[in-house]
Amino acid sequence: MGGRAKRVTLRSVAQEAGVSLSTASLVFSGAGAVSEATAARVRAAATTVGYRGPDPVASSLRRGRSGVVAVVVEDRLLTVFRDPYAVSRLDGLASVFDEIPASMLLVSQPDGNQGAAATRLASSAFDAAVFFGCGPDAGPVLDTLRAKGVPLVAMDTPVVDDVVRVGIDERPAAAAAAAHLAELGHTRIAQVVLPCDEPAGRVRPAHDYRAERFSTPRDRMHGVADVLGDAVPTVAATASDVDAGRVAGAALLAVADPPTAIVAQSDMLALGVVLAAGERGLDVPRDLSVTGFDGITQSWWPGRLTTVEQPGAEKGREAAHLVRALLAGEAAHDVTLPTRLRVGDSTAPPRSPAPG
Amino acid sequence: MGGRAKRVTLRSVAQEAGVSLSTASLVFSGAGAVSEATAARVRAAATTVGYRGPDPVASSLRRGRSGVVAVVVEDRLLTVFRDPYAVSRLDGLASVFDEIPASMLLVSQPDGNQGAAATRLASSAFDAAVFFGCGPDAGPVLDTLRAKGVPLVAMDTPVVDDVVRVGIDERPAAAAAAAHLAELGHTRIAQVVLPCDEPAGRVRPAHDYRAERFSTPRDRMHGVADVLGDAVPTVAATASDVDAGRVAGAALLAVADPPTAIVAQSDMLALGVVLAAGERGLDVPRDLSVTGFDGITQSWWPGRLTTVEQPGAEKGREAAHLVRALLAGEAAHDVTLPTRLRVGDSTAPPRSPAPG
DNA sequence: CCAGCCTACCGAAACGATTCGACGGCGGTC
DNA sequence: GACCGCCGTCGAATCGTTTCGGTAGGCTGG
Repeated sequence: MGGRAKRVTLRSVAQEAGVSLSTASLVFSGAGAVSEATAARVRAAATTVGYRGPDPVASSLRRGRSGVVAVVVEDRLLTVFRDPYAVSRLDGLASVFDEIPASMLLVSQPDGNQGAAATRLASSAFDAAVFFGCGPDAGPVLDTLRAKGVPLVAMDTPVVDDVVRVGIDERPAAAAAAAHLAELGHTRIAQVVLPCDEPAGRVRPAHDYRAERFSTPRDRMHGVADVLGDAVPTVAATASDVDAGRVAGAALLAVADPPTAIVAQSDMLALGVVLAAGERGLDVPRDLSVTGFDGITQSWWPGRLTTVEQPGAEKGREAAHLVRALLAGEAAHDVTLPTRLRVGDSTAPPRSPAPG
Repeated sequence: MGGRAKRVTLRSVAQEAGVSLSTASLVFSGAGAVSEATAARVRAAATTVGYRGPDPVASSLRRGRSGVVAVVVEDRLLTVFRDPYAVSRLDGLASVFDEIPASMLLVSQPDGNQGAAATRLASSAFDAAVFFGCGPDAGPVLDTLRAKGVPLVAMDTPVVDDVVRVGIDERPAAAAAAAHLAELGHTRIAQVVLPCDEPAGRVRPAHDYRAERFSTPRDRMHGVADVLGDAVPTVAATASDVDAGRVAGAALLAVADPPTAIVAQSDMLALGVVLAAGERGLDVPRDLSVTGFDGITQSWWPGRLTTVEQPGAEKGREAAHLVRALLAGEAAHDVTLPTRLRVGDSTAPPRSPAPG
């Protein structure tokens, strides 16, 4: 301890064991024929001289593979992982990485600081990258990843040329939620959309929203517009969490002629809307119907949210499978996963204006 | 595209620019005197030949640093990140890593499979490691990390020789929560403890619990015992989330002479207990007082939990500072952060047995 | 006008492993 | 008994960069 001892290298082991460097290497890498006797001698020598195993860096340099896959998320971890849906995608990824096997380099972009993330990516070693995100201005990061020349997999992002992508059909999925409300008889419907490059908190008609670089909120808005028209009162959230949903819901419910139903673009937002309703003394679903998106399981709201289920963990696993295929040099094609409207306890027909 | 082109190396750039390899390197690493004219020529040559920048692997090999810090969590990501407190610690880490600068290699241990995690760690390149966890059987992982010979920082783990640690004084912190309930006049108090190597779901007196390898639940139980004795009815949770808390709370409330107060070892568990109370028609805090631990902010329970606040993000930041110090070759010492009992709306004096 | 210094650049030696081709010895086959 | 092939081992080249020590040349100061 103390003085930084020179690293014990494979050469010392070979010397100690009285074999050549290459033979010693064979013992550790497992590739190649080595007699059991020699192997044992080498292993013994390794413990004698205190060898810590092949240096991963040197090994990577020679093999041309680092065994690392970069996973790039679009915000700071605190924000990203507040939504259990994001966590489930990550968990799905991780579960397949274990098999590949690959390690996960987690890169976040706090404050949308893509520059810093891009710099770190440029100087990190990895064999492939997965990037998440409903569509941030991924420019710098994407450029860096492209420059690396490694296989790329995108998840829930805008379509990008020559990047394999896993996602869902956002538009019809969102339309299904809107259609469900319309069928129940609702006519005054509003919506809460995921964070995008639109000012949050203000209620404006949907057609005022561009959300150019944010395909997920945009496509889902289009889905809603397909059913309900593009004048739906809409508010953008600041994050995909309960609190942001509550704020957005409060804004929507504070207008003169409040909606009888609200479409939220994530379950976390929807749950926030449910809270906002409660704060105004409204009961869900009696006074207000709410739909979510994602299909997370949560335990504190006594009911089950009516929501558009999408398989989060499976999305992660699919993305990881794409990574594996690309690393193996196989062709990989976009994957579109199915979604399903799950009707729960948060939607009902609107209350009749007058009884009788 | 298609055929795997040979990597463009710094040598080609140097050749193209008509300078030596070493000069070209100087241009990219920034260290050393290069005239602006030459530098420009080299950069131009780089774009001409399509150089993608210095290979991080080769660079790491030569420099002896990879710029990566491994972060080892004790379970699968889905489980770990369900508790916002864990996420805040990770976020704290990440925020300082950005400054170091370092990238984060996230290593999970699904199903407590330390073997797989250890293997992956052994073959991954990193300069230091941080490991979390209330005290899993970290044996294999810890051995691997030790064998690597890199600086280690532990967070909320049992004390380990020669590993720098950041944590809190668990025992008095837990005692404070128990004392608060005692002062309010509660006598029938039960507790929910974090997952450990004890069978979950069964109610037994605290002195039946050993939790040998899990220091956090153990130390907190001791803290409670310091105030209330060691016969407190206790149940272990299966995870630190709302659902596990609800199950545990239900078990504690189902006994013949149910408690009037419950100490939970995390806020997520406490919130689950609140739900369990609601399901039995009990009001918190009128019929049941509940204390948590951590001090997370959540928005769906209308009140504020009485809890022991501990600074999660700061813990992460402190750990990262230790990493930075160790990487710089400086000495680093254990850090113990302060905690504070925050009295909220989930505790009150017990209801008088008979009114009047 | 010369000694000496600083700047800009270069050559070569690492960093620590993997892997390809070659080589000697051994057993099996005709 | 000669030949063929295989198994175990070795030498040497290589992965792509950084960095140390040295050298040429221009500039300054005496």
